[in-house]
Amino acid sequence: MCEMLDSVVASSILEFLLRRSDFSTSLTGECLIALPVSFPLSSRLEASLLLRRLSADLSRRSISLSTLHTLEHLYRLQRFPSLLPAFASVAVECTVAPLRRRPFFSSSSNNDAEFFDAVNRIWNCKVSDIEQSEVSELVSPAMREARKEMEAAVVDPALREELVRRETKESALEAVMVFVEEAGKEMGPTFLEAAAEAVLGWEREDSRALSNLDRSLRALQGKIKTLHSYKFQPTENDAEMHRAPRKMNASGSKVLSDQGNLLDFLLLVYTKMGEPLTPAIDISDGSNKGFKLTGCSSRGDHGEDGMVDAEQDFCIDNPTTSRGKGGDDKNSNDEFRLEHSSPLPSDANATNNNDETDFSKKVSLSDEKPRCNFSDADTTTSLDGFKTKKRSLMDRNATASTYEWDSGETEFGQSLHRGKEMNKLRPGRSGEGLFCRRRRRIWNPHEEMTLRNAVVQYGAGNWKLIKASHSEIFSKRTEHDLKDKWRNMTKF
DNA sequence: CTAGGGTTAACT
DNA sequence: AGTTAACCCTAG
Repeated sequence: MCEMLDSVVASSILEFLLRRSDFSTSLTGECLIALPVSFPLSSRLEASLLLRRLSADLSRRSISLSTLHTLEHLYRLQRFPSLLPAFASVAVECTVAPLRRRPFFSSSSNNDAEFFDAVNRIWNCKVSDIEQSEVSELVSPAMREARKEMEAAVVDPALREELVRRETKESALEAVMVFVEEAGKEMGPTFLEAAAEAVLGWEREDSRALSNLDRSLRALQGKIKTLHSYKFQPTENDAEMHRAPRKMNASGSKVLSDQGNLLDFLLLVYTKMGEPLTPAIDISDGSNKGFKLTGCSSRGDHGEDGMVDAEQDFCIDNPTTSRGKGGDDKNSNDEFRLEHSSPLPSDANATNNNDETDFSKKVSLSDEKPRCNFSDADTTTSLDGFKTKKRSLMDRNATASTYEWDSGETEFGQSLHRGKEMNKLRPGRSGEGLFCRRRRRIWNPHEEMTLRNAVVQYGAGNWKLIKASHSEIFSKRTEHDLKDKWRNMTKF
């Protein structure tokens, strides 16, 4: 009972977070992992996830096949009438986009080939599949019109030229934006908002009431970070650690239960609503609008596809580990504990350059072999002193890049290789430091999982974007590292 | 900025 | 000695 209630409460919170664009996507993703949401997700929560993904596409001004896919899944979950124009618009843009590309050494015939391929995949295969599925109405009259035009463009270069000039991307962005707004309305208020109105008589316009709710939720988000620290504590059993637990442990529950305001409020809601919600909330149709709350379960139906999709976005699958044993792994665990051991990690900028130093003070890394050729005492020697050592014939050439330093210990000297600018760009090196190879850091499961999800969300190749959108988690990784890691993860 | 090839260290 | 993950360099 209590567990079920936890799950319902967690779902309500998540739904609220997802529907509020002012809560960060990454943190909301963390919440999904940390909160005891039971799977399969409710269709409502799943729809909120997909809507959030569309919002992310909009904010990046990105229209891609993933957008189209998201729209289709959403429609399978809920028959939003306002989705149809967006679907058609996005399908057109996905088809026309290859024509606009002007790659370095690509002729227009390459673009044409990609266009033909897109027409085949989207308008031939995809649309046919949809027509034969239970969501055949997704192929609207507008879609049929567009299909004719796309097929005509395959044999008509002039029409292709015209399509390139048409602002299909703008239209698609606009259509998706309209849909996201409409969908928000069609889905009605989130459970928390509705419950607030119903139980406490809060008006949504009552800014004080809502800002209280906001404050509680923001505090909760902070606590969620702490929750993560509990979750990813290394355990004696390595396999145990790699299995991201879906249920929070006792400490986690305590953290949540400390969120008195919000949880008291939610409990009050559930206590008062042992039976279906009062008519003040439209609960008549749980699959579409409002909520159906019987007992403690507000879970609705779910589409299987959609669930898979939602998991891709905020995957909590078992992370695979590239290297599960040996000294390196221990090292990685220790580092991981550092990253999550402080109650509320400060922001990435504040911790980037110094936490490793702090770490070596706080946590004994006894089996970490020092790879720097100088002792600790050497690291405090003057520039001149350093240079003398560097020139030893026994030392390797600086350009061979064989020195590896623990960052934070190289506060001296100048780069013999590339200058400090380059080092500044590299996490885990000090800005003023000598050029040196960074200390080898084994990827921890959390990083791997984040990368996997980010690639699903943003696509492989958008390393800068991925790094930027998970700047805290990847604070010690360069875009390069992300690319290399992905290459390793996808080998064979 | 990214892809892809090269280098190095840490393993088996 | 061989293999591999992590790191580095550089062309486009």
